[in-house]
Amino acid sequence: MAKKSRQNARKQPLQQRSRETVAVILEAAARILEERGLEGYNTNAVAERGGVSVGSVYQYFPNKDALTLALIARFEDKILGAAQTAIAASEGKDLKTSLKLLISGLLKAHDGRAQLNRILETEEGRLRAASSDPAAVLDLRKLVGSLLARHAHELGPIDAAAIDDLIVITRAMVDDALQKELSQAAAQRRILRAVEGYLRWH
Amino acid sequence: MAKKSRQNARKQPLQQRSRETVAVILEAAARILEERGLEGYNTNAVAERGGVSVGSVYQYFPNKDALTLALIARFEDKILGAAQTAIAASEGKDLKTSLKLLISGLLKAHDGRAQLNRILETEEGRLRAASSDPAAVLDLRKLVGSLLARHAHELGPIDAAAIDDLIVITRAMVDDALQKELSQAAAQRRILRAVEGYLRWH
Amino acid sequence: MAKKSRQNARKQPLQQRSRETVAVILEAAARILEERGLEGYNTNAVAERGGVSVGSVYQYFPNKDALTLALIARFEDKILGAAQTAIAASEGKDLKTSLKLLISGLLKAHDGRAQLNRILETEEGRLRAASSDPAAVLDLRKLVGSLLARHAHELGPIDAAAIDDLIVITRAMVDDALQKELSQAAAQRRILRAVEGYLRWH
Amino acid sequence: MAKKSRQNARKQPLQQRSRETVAVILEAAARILEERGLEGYNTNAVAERGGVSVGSVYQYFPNKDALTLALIARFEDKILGAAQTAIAASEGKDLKTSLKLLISGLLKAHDGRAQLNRILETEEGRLRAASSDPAAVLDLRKLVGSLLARHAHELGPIDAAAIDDLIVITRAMVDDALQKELSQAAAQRRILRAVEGYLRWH
DNA sequence: TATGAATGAGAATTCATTCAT
DNA sequence: AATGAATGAATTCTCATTCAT
Repeated sequence: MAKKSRQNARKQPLQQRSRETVAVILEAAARILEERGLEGYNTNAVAERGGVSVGSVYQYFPNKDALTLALIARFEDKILGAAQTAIAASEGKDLKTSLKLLISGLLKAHDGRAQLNRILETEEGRLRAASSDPAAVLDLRKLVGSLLARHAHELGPIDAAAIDDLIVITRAMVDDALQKELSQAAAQRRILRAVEGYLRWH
Repeated sequence: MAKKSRQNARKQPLQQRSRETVAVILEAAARILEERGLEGYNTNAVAERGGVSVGSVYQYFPNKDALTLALIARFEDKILGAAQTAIAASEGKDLKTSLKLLISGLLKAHDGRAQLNRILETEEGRLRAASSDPAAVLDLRKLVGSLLARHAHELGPIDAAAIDDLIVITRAMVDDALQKELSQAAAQRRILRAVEGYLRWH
Repeated sequence: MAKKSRQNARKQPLQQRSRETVAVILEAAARILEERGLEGYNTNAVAERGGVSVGSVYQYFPNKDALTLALIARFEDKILGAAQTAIAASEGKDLKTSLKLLISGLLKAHDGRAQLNRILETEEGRLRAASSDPAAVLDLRKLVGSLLARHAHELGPIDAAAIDDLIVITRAMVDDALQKELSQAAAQRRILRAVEGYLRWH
Repeated sequence: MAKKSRQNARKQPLQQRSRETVAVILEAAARILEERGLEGYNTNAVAERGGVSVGSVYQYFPNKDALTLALIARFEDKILGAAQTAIAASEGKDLKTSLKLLISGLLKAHDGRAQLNRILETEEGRLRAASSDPAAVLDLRKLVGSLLARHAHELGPIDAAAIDDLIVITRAMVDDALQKELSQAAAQRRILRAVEGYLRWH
């Protein structure tokens, strides 16, 4: 899974206890962000919610942004993992089936945390500017590329730009579907239509 | 710009001046948001940038959110206007041409303020929650619906959900294109492909 | 009096009220520093002591160091003023009398705020590093140089290094005298001995 | 100075290690203070720099001030040692030579740690207030007194106040010389002039 | 003894908003 | 209406110190 540069970690959690604390903090941060949005998201609230002291937050994250970045990394790992699993599972399947698997995997990976993920995507832009992290989009691109390559005979050549477009479209539609609380089935149908349409049209 | 005709000699100057102040404040807010992002966006900075006092900002906007909301409204008006113009101009044209006109209109309406629009779209979500404003998406839906209705014979029935999807897709791709600083032509081509694909694919 | 570069002032106090607030803040800062030393010196305490809000402190000083720097500037102006007065008054007097005047002027300028001045001198070192202010020592050097020049015939040539030494010696002895709460007379006698000794020895 | 004699064969190895740890901590504290000044000086940093845990620091020093005080004691011992050596070596020499020896000894004792010594002198004031330690100045006074007593015939009676003044002057000039990075020779010449001047002037 | 994770009071700073002028 | 000084709650972050292991 995407190795995240640890430039942002103040201290590697070496011991068992530390690792647990880090997990607790991350989960608390996620919940605060979900429940109160960006405005209600502050380190004191996170600490309190996690049942630890502010000091502990700063023991593992040099500042608030680093905490957010860690949340983003966790989220991206999850998305990437879902994509990877779906693509592995679609080995040998036809294009439509493969896309269905991928879309439903992504939907599930987002599910239950629609609000959170939206916020993280928003923050990503601002935070990537400062950090030098290459971003997980690169990996996602590669994964989608490899999936499509399997069907090159029926799709013709796929350029990098098209893959980017597909990612952008899917991301936006997944977010929208979750926000509108569409059923998995409905969401999948609509996203599939957009993706297939994009791919098969010319 | 246009000299306003002076009937109402008495009050006109005052109201005139008020309107100008509001415009100045809005533009200052827009610039601050563009240049410094959400974190650098605060009423004191807006006032200073606009060359007015904070007090004046609060004279016209009850609070910061109201100011942001006014900015959003201004932005939506612009988008809506562009859509309206494009749709009027595409009267009698074929579908592809009509879509091209619409897309290029939207791209132009966004251009030069990519960063700003991004932020406003993000803030919209948060602010709509509180406010009861029905949002301009409704109007955009209607406009797009009327455009597509003209081509119902070749497209078959278009449901509301599809229109929503098209709006979501276009919005996301326009933002992405501006962020990546794609040329108008390239952006248009890719968005058109997505939109036409969506519409024509079963 | 030494014009201080205003790079550090966040806002020029234009109105009467502002100027008063600035004065109040500076005096509060001075008192806190005197009473509680560097460790008890914090912006909240200063604000409270001055009967203003923390916000007001930051309205006029971009940060705590700037406040301290302003205090240092005020202190240096006082010292410089005392030196200037003493030197003007010693016009035409003999060397011993002139030195007495200068020393007693400096002692008086320090008096009542021994603790404060010591702290400010300490902080000066740290703060000068960051700021680019040329420091008032320069001016003090010039003043002392002009005093000594009047007596060049009996003293022989005075180099810049000697003036620096005299300043260092005097400063240290004044601080020491105040700390030990020596009488003005005793302090003056001892400092005079050191200064005259330095000057007349070889 | 005061070295506690410990014969207790049993515990020796342990005590040996303890003494080493204390030394390591003190040296780490010194380095932090030198490199980062008072603001960068904190127990966690000291522990890390010394390669021990914070817990260990608190094992040997009840609190931060005690650590600083130990550093001050170490510094004073060094100064006192240098003075002692110089005075012993000047046995039978003339006054000027004796003073030269003393001054150069003090300069050497300070050298390389100018910044550190400055800070320690500053902190001394604050910390003496709380602690009841009689301070090493007393010893220094005695040493200097014994040196001068040897030359009573040419100097006349020397009172305690004069000795204090000499110490104050020398201390200030040594600090200044190190800060300005004067050469040993230049520093010595200037300090000698001040000291001799003070002594020989009436 | 040693370790280092955890604590939390405390300090600096910001900024939406008010209100006397 | 406009001004801008003043407010102070809220937020980020630090660091001396403790204590379970």
